[in-house]
Amino acid sequence: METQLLIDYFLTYLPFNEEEQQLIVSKTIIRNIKRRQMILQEGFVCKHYTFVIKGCFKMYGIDNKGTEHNIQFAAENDWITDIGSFHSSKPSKLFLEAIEPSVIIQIEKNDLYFLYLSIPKLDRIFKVIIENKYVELQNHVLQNISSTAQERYLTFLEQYPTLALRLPNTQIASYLGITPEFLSKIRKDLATK
Amino acid sequence: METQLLIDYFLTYLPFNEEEQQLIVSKTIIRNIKRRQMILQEGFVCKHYTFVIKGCFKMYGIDNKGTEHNIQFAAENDWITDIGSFHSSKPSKLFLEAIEPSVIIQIEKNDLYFLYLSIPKLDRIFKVIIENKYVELQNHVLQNISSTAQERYLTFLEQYPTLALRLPNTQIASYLGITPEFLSKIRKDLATK
DNA sequence: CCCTACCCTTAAACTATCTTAAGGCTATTT
DNA sequence: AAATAGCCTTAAGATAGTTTAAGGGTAGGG
Repeated sequence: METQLLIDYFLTYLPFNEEEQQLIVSKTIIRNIKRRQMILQEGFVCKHYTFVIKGCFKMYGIDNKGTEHNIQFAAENDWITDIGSFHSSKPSKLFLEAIEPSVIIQIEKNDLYFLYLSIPKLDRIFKVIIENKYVELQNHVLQNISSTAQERYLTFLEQYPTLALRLPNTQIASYLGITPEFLSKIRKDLATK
Repeated sequence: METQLLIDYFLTYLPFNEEEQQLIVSKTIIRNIKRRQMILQEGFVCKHYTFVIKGCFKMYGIDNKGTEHNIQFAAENDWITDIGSFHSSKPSKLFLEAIEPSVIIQIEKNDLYFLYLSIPKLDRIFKVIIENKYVELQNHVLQNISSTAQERYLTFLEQYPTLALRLPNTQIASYLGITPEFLSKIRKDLATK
């Protein structure tokens, strides 16, 4: 059963007894998501923490010209959620959309809060998870303000090699903050070098 | 005593009894930091979580041309730490430097880990602190890839009005990912509009 | 299995931002 | 109080990245 994959994931952090595992499983929802299906849209409150079992998602915002800007991808064994909207219950400004047919496990806010109270070590695990995501994001910010588009692209390939193969270049360009046309030029320059 | 300010800060999240407060206080170090003094340099391991009581700090990286790039500021009641280096004990790629004469409270890694074990609700508090910082950083990333320099500057003024008054424009430019000369032009354009 | 929608590339003209250089102003340090 | 280092501005020339337009290739959904 897919839920076991989430338990296995938690077990890589800390041990959980049978009862605790049961409790976690009882609060999870498994969903199959089609390609291009959205699990969060701008203007709606983000109701779930989402764990990716299979497939791949993008998180993006849309600017006033209608252009999408990816700020995050999430594939197998990763979390994706608009944390701000989730905790504040305010409408999100972001979209969460499947890039591939996917399977996810979701936990609702009330259930997650209940789990935090029932199993305090989950506080610690999610603290560590978010610390790791924070470090990743901080590197991304530094890259964005200090490197050229070509350098950012090369770093992306190095840092997310499998993702780079799965994703269309348009999506990578959006993540790097450049146009697909310019990414195409960068790739040509790198190839002919 | 300055340490009380840290306790007060924790108390805004959750209650702590006398004994718990004593324990926290016993693990803190108070330091006075001069303007331009560094509390972390590239190549060194980040040994402390740092809480700002008074003053202001910048976190930055230096690129291969020798240019500084600010990725974060921290003023009163804010935390500043290279979380990645702190937890992994690997050398940092970042600098932490006082922009004003400052007073800080620091907690060493072993002491913080001890506090997490002794007072589990600290796990929860730091989870929330980092979630909030994560949201802030995520907005910053979205801004960086989707807005012009002028838009980013206006957003910065709106979002950090007091910081904007305290900081020299060179530091703001570095945070926005542009040159001071170009920020000067933006300010002129806005003024003559 | 075909059709449509998406994806990738190229290139030319345009725009945002950087670089360099120089002058004056302000605030710390000695 | 003088000296020095940092800060802010202006402007001209250079470069990185965008826009528009157009053609061909590929894949997934009906």
